[in-house]
Amino acid sequence: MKTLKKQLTDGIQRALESLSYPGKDFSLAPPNNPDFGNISSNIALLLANDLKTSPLEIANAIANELQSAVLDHIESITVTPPGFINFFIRNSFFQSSIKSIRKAGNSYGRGIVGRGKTANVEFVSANPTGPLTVGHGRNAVLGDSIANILEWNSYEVTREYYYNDAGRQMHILGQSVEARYFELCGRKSNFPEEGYQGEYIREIARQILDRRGTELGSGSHYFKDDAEKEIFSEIKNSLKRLGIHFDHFSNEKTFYENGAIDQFIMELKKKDLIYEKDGATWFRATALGKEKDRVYIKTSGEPTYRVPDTAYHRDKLERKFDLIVDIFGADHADSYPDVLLALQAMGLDTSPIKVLLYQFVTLMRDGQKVKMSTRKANFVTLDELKNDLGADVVRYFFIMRSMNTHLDFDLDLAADQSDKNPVFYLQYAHARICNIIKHGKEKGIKETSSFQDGQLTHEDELNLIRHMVHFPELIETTHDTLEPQNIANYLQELAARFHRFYGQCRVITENKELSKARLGLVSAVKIILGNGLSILGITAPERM
RNA sequence: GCCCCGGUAGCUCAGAUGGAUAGAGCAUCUGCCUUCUAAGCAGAAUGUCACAGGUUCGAGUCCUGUCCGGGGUACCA
Repeated sequence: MKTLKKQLTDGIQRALESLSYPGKDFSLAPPNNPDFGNISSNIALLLANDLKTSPLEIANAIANELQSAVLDHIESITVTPPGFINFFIRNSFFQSSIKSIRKAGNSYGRGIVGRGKTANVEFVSANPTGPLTVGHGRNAVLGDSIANILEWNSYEVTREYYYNDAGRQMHILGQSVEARYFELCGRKSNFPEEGYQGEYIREIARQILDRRGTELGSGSHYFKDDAEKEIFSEIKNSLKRLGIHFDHFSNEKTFYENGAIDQFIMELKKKDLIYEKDGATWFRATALGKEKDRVYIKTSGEPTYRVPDTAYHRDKLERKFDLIVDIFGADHADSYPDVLLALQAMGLDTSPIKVLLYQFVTLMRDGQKVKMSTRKANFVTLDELKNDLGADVVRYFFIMRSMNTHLDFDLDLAADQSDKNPVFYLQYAHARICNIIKHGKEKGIKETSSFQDGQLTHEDELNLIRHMVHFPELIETTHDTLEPQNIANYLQELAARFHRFYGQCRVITENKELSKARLGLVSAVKIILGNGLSILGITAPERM
């Protein structure tokens, strides 16, 4: 399809030249209405103004030029008001694509824009203060799918998790565990005002008690360190259950220890972008066009999160990735620009960094919004969600809609309606195909690469193929948008066309040749479904 | 006040770079399983695409303003 489009683009450009029309950036897209062919172009409409001629006239002139050119796979060219040029593609083009899809197999659709390039996708990045919640789930699934999309475009991808292990949150975590430990020991305890109240804190304290006895003193580093270790290992398990793994972990402590933070603050100081006021250290963002200066080091002596984050992003830039993707919740919307600003002030090129913000997930339970807070232990964990709904459903729910919109996750509904979940619609198509292939085998009709693709002439067959051939372009566009729901939408449409075909056309029949051709067709659909689902991280079952 | 995201069918949401009659699922109604999986298919019904201007041959899509909802605007991350 891509080469065909390229051919048409070139053809139109040549026509423009020979007619001495000016060049224009025109579109070449499939129209909704089949009466307008398989691809149509708006070129004439775009030229009308410049040429002061009616678009229909221009369209006819271009179409005339094209008629005399040699264009492969084009059956006919028409012009329709207000001035579209429509191309009708021969069935043979679509029919023959089946064999190329089958030949490419599980690499059908792979793009090459990222060939030889590296990408870093940072996601989840939850601090190890408690179990992952639903909000982290959206982040995790988005990030993993986006990493997959980049891999499908030939990038070498590093999946990275960054966490703060030196800040206030971790300090409070340690204090919370300590208090619970003292309680268990029957010693006097003092639970911090903003401590983490979850039951998991008690369990960690109990483990520490078992492992290290009752004699730990106040302020022992074990409270924080053991808790961090334990919680982190739980986080990794939760992610694993959703099929998510990481290649690299970074933490803020590193940047304190290796001097990176002192280093960059020094650099900014030299540029007069750091100053002291009210006992705090400030970043002079206003000098760089921002509205407010930002605190870098609090009066307490602790740096704000911006500081290690900036060092961390500098580190990522210095690792020379061609593309750096950050997946952040909407609450970061106001903070990452400061990080970028500081990096630019240091003379770094931040253009490889692409920040993706997703809106919050609102959980609905019993028709009520569930307010969540890790600290108050009032949350639904990702594990609970996964256990109730299964990994496939959880993943699909998080990517089926745009990250720009709030996600209302109705827990009761999701559980009740799990039969009717759209993810099953896709998986069912895949399972159906597997069953057809199996059935064919039993009837002695094997799936083979030699079949007469010209047998595939039914309207529902062609309609299915017409959608199939767009898959490679989809992978490419999704590389630009980085919106996994584009893939989910595409697959829904593919499954719909398959199910319709299934209702209209019987695959295994007495007609051997037709059966073989249709087996070829459905196996190609299976390939695309499988490839698409794997990008979304969802299984493609053989049976349901 | 300022910044970000959203406002599309009764509900939840899709609408690839502006394109030719605005889509799906759920919910409602009508058909279809002695035939490869009915977790499916076919059909019916449902809309001032928040509102008002503007740009354009053409706007759900781009620009401006207004209204509504969510989030941010910390010496919390």
